[in-house]
Amino acid sequence: MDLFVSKYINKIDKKGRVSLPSSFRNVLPKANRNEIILYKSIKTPSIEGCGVARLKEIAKRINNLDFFSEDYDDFSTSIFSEIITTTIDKEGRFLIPEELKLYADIKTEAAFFGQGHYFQIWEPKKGLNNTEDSRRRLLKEKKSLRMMLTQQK
Amino acid sequence: MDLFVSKYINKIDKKGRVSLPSSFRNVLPKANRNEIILYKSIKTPSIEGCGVARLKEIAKRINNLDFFSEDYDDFSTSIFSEIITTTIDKEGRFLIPEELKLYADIKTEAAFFGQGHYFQIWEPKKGLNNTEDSRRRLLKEKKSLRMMLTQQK
DNA sequence: TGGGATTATATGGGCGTCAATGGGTATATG
DNA sequence: CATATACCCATTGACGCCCATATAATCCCA
Repeated sequence: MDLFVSKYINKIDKKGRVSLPSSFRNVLPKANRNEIILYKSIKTPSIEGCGVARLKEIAKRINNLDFFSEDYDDFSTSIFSEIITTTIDKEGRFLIPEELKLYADIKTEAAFFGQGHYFQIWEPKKGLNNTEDSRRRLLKEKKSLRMMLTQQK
Repeated sequence: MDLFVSKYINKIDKKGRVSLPSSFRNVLPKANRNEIILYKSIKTPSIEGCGVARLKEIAKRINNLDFFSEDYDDFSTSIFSEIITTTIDKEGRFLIPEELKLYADIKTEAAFFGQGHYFQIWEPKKGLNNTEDSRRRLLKEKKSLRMMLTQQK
């Protein structure tokens, strides 16, 4: 499977290391399986992460925004200047930069949420609450989650 | 037959393994016959499952949403982080994740219900009751529908 | 067509491997 | 030299892979 799916809660040890879930590691391209990209989520107090390839996709999407809009600057500043690359050790662990940990209020545990082509890292309780809220919003708006899941092409 | 049909009740062994019914296994594409995706049913206390091919469909559909919209985030959170992939061993068995077992109140036995393009996994008694209820609702509807159609003033 | 043989399915259990985690030590970098 | 981080090794528990058995289904041939 070449998508980030499911959720995992892993511990952060004394040295600040945390395991990237095995299934997430397998999504990373074999060439660059020892590094990931991290940045602050724009909309939520969480960290987003992905492999290098995803970065180009984001760049493209931002590029499609109106160049003179305020959004353009805001997005490109918020994203590109904040991106941090991190290396993954042989056991599959990495260090979450202090700044990002503060931003997401992460201390002793990190919750990893698959988001398809990328993933999010949350303080566990906040992450679970966020999932709840998302689902509630979708159901309330009667957006057809079911269709999304079961619809035939 | 490339549809999930009929119902089966299988045992969960000490290790938590349960056989995916043979006829269900045959519905899975030969390429990815060793893994399925599972997620909580939206409307019922049951688990829904299908092959991984569908997941890629979903990913594509979500990716077509406006990248910066709230829906994009809600869908990708509600779907990707809630989906669990699980591998099927050579004997055709798989593990039902603890969280899903709790959600569906499944302990020692799992009832599989074909639903066409996907299937449901129930705690046996609840599953059978659900079938009853469905049938009753359907008959009631039919009856009132017929009345409506044939009733003469 | 009957009966034995072969195959498939559901189920049980042993054991090696891997993932997550912990910690010691070398190395780097300011 | 002090702190941070990469590398190495160890531990534990979960899971995958393999082999075994029972029962059912199918087949095949006399």
